[in-house]
Amino acid sequence: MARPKKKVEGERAAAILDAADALLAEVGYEGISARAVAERAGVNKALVFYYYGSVENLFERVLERYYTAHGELLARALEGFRRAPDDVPLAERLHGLIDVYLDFIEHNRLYARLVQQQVSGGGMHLHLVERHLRAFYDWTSSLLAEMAPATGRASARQLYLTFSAAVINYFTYAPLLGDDVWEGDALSAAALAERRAHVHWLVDTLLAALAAEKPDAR
Amino acid sequence: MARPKKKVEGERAAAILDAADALLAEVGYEGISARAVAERAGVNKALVFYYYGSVENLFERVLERYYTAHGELLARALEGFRRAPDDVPLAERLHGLIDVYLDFIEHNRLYARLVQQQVSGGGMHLHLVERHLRAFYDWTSSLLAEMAPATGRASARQLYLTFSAAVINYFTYAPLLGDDVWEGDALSAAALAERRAHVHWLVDTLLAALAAEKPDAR
DNA sequence: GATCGGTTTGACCACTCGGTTAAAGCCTGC
DNA sequence: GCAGGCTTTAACCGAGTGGTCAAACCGATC
Repeated sequence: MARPKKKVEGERAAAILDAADALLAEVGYEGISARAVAERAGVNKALVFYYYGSVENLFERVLERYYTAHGELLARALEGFRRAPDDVPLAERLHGLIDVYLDFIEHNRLYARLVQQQVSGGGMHLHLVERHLRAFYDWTSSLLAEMAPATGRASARQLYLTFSAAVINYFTYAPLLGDDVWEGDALSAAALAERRAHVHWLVDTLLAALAAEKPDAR
Repeated sequence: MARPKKKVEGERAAAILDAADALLAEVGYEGISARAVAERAGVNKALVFYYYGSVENLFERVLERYYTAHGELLARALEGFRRAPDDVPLAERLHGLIDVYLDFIEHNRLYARLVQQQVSGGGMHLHLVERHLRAFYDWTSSLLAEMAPATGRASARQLYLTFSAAVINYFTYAPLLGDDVWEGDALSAAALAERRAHVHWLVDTLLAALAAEKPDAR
């Protein structure tokens, strides 16, 4: 159990992971070559393969780090509801989940691009994406199922897609509309606050509509 | 003006463009190499450069073909409203635009992936994407401006993003949720019909909410 | 001091990439 | 037939890729 074996355990490995993350953010999926990552991390190229086996695997580790972080935040939020005095209303729970989602993306700006890239790029790491997307879906739709039917125009599955699209698509599309549309940066604090308010308004409006048409159930 | 110069004018050029399109659909942006395109088109690799100058330019032509097709459909729809008896209600016009959008994506399944790829991939053709996205935004938001304020939680710009996200994101995310969620393929006729109904319901619901809170304007 | 195992290194490999080029093919007008 | 101009071809290029490997390094144990 010799702990202070060398410098710090896995220092180089972590540097490589961080370099890959940073490069991904700057140059995108294309620009993440073993050489570029190694140079960025100040490390020999062979170390990338020594620690991660392949560039693909390295990339997958970066992805997974984001996914597990996101998943843990959501799980913690759900756990909070469960421990609460047992009657947190559905709307409040949904708002909570959405705030967690928005907070996470705002603090990890790369995340939205990374996920969208994988989903739309026909990337080879789709199994990872599928697994996490499915988990998020299960959590959210189990909430929505309390009010929404399983199928039809206002079903839980449709609502889930619309809500998550409303959150994540903003970060990839809004910046492209141009600064004049947002009177400045689409990712400025003011613009982000407006989007957050919009999504919450969206949830409230749709839930109200659901409640109104619930009696006739369709 | 010698027309029947050789076989068919631009036959090879068209074959290359189509091959690039097909490869893009199957393998994604990564898999579109000059060699692969040429082989797919049954053509010498040098011809790719003879006709298109560079692989980048070839890719841009594919993108542009989709964008102009989409743009023309939208423009035609808008033109139709303008010629109509002068009082097509806003909701109906919005539903019309959305149907055009959905029809186009359903008949050009690659389109959604292609656009999302460019937007999120930090691709080098962002200027193309920006130009068209901006045009679509201007058209849609000019309609929405009749009912929605320019800023705030229910502003035209926010609604535009939410509507377009609801349309386009379905095609990239829904298939990942798994066949059991959709009782079959998420892109089957039945599933697509449910999504279409959902989006129209979404529009109606939000417009109704807008109308209800219009008096106090915020 | 010798040894041993995990770590680090630079040199090297086969391969693919986008792109070029000079020559050949081929069709048309004379 | 021949001249001239698009079109098509095979061969080639330099650069960059992911990945390997044997040797060197280096800290800990005996």
